[in-house]
Amino acid sequence: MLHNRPRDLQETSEPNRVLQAIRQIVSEGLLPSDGRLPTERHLAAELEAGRASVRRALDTLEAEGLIWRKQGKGTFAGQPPDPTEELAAQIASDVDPLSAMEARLCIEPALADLCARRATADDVARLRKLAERTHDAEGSDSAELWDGALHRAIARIAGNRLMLTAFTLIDEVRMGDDWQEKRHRARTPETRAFYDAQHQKIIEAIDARNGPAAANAMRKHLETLFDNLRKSMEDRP
Amino acid sequence: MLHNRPRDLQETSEPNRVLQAIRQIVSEGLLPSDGRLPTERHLAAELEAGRASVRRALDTLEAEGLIWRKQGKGTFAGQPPDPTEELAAQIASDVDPLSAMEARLCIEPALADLCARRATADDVARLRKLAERTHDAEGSDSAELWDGALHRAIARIAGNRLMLTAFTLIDEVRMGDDWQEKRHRARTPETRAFYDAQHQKIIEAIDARNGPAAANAMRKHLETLFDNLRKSMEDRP
DNA sequence: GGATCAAACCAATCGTTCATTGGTTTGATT
DNA sequence: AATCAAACCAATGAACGATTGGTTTGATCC
Repeated sequence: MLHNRPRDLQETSEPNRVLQAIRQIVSEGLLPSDGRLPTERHLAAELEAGRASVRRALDTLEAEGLIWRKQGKGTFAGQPPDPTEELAAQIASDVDPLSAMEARLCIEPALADLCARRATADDVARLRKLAERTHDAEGSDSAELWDGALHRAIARIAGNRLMLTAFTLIDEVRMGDDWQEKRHRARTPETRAFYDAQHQKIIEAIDARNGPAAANAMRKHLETLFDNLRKSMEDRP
Repeated sequence: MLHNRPRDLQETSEPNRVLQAIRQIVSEGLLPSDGRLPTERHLAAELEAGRASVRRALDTLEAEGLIWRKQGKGTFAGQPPDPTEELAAQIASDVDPLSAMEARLCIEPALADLCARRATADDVARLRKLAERTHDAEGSDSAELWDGALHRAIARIAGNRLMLTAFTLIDEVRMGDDWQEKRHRARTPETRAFYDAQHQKIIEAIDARNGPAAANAMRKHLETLFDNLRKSMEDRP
């Protein structure tokens, strides 16, 4: 119990002690993959504090934007999920890979165009870093993730909320279903080198603030992806 | 049972008899407020037919777009609901008219392209009718509505669920906010004649199955809208 | 008196279970 | 060949209980 603890350990107030403890849990990577924190009751028992104290500490962390809470669900690290994801999950079931690719082919060149017109020097530097990570990635899985991050960054830099939502929609559908494995097969060492070169061209066009060129480079890149996906589906449908 | 029915009442085949009966149920207002039809098993018993016959009739009605079905849920009159509206309402607040217009300029030409590649003769006929209605509309309000219907029809004919969702998102945002009045001002008798001519060009390109031309015509049309909107905002911001 | 805690209750959510419903196959009947 | 009846599959929804954050109350300890 708190009251039995020696005086010299009680310099800092009770809420601060709990707050720092939880802050440490959040900042360190001690959480499950979904970012879920222990329940308030569990934290209280663990930290030998009352639930009210734990809640006050969580209030602070929530105000700082480090966690978010939802009644009946739990407490999670990071920011609350975007409502776009729910919509994506709902329509993901009746969208096939080819039509998702078709939609990308419509939207992403336009995003690259906008991106070229609005990117700052910092933005371009960030894109270069992401392309580098995609290039250096060890496994095919890892390359896939960095590639996704690159495309997402371009969409974000484009700076149009509606277009970003549309992109997120497609991206969520693309990530969360059963044809991951097909794309996986479509990514061989040769294609990866090809993709890297195409990424370079896209970023160069963006760096030159040449919107149409960026759109074209993106379109070619996606067409390559499209072709490879189709081939791998024909091989083993 | 069917087999006990007198010969002279059996002129029409069994599936047609069931189809007409169900069609009547749907077209009359005999359904609950949610548009739910009786279950297939119930209909089969009611119409003294087998479930397979009922299903064939429902297949026809579904192909005609009069009903939609969902496994585990039921059969309903009309078109399947679109969950996009909620998301649109959520993000509508932080989207300004110009960026919505920008998003249209990215997406709708692509939709026109797809539409040109997939439209049937019936589709084109429907588009012509809508353009005519837009032309003949009396008030500026009415013209606005028919114009929206035309653009929506093109998006639907394009036949890509994700792109349709993206379009619906923009459309909902466009409809449901405070700058309706600005667009209203931007629609004068002169501009209306201009818009009609542009609609014609779009539909002609679609009818000729010329995707790029349709995309171009749509892009020009939207740029005109864009310019007029900008002007009317400069006049009275 | 202020701070803390324990307990109890409310409300939202999730997992489970079970009935319902469309989707599909099979074999019998006419 | 067409139709039907039956059985099964898969997805959905309603109902229930357990869990979790949100809130209140009264006791306890400085």
